[in-house]
Amino acid sequence: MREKDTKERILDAAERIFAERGFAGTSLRAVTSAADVNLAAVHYHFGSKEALLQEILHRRVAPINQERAKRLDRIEARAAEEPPSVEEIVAAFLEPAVQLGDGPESDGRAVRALAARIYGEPRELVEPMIREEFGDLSRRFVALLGRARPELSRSEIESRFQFAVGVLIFVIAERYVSNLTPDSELDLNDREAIVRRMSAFIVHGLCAPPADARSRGGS
Amino acid sequence: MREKDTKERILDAAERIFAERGFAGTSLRAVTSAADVNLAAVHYHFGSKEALLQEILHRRVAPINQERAKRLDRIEARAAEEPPSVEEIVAAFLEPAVQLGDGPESDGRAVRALAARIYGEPRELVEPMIREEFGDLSRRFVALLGRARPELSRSEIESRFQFAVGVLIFVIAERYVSNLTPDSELDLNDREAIVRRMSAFIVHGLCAPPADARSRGGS
DNA sequence: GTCTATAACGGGATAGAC
DNA sequence: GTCTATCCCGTTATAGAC
Repeated sequence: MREKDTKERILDAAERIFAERGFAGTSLRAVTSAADVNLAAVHYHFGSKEALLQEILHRRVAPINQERAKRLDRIEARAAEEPPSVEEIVAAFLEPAVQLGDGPESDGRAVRALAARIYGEPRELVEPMIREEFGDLSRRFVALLGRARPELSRSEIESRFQFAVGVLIFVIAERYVSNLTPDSELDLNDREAIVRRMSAFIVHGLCAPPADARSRGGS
Repeated sequence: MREKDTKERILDAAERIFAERGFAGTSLRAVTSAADVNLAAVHYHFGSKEALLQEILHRRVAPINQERAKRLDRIEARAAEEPPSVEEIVAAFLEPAVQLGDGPESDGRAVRALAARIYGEPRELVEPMIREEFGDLSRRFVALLGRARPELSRSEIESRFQFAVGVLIFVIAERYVSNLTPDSELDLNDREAIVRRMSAFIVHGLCAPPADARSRGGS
């Protein structure tokens, strides 16, 4: 097995340590010593700590968002004729996401923890990255959900989509609150089960009758 | 208006800065200079940065958990006769939470951001705090939800409760993903609306039919 | 209880040799 | 592309005067 090059070793180590300790809690020195490279290498290859984070995020998120986009293409194509199904939209949102970090060369758990942890970092650091990575897709999801549930205002659709994001992030982060059952039978190892459970919850949440006093048309 | 004492000024300033920058991203110097106290004062009054965080969290979370406990008392008392209502349980969970940080002497937005941010901090830092603050209550919520929805396994009830926590945390954090509508009409200023929306979503999610192949009795 | 001063250490970034 | 060495600044924590 050929040895990985410096840049990749930095990415792998940084991904893991950022996931464990957060952005501010991670020192480049910890990264470079774990990656067994020189401190200066990270500045040579990435320019700054912040740019390193951005590249780590993009490397892992891009593939799953491509898969989401492919599924949305298909759903949108059919949406011209019949309203799309909420189940299918939710599946397009969840299923690629739980595969985040899969692959032989990747510590899936670290990748997922990092992706979720991002949402806890300071706004000015991550808002541009999140917008960059997820902005277009989010708009497409909301548009499709609006077609699937025309009785909901645009604003309420957006809220519910954000709730779904909250569910997914929380699950991905494996930040279960206070381990209720010590040997909780459900961790992310059983992907299918967790997706089934999330999907049931989210689909039914999205299909709830409007919570607002009727203000149709939304926006 | 009498001036606040040193300890309280530290708590207020630290709360705000922890909320903005996270634990590792906050320096005690930033705190003490914002609070206009001496650096050494924080060690005198709290002992360490970590103990300061714990005290900040407890100061704000304790009142809302007392309110939750009171509501659970009432629901549990009636649960001997008839199964409790999911709506009521969810209300007991959500309504006190969105009041987090209310009160004249408190920057509600900062308090809520901090409470949510906690979940992104390193495990070893916050897991004891979360367990301490929320462990007992979580078990009571799950037990009541299990009585309200006996067709669900214990494990599935726990998952769904965690999903509800995810929704709440995400809303409280005001970390909406990629501001879909720039002038999103819904921020936390309209508490009643946000609770109505969360409640509709969560109640319907909790009431979804079992996602697992029937494995009754759970646990 | 509050201050100054300092210990003891770690941070990101960069210049310049190789 | 990779290294060493260093700049320059910030970190928590504590000792000890007042």
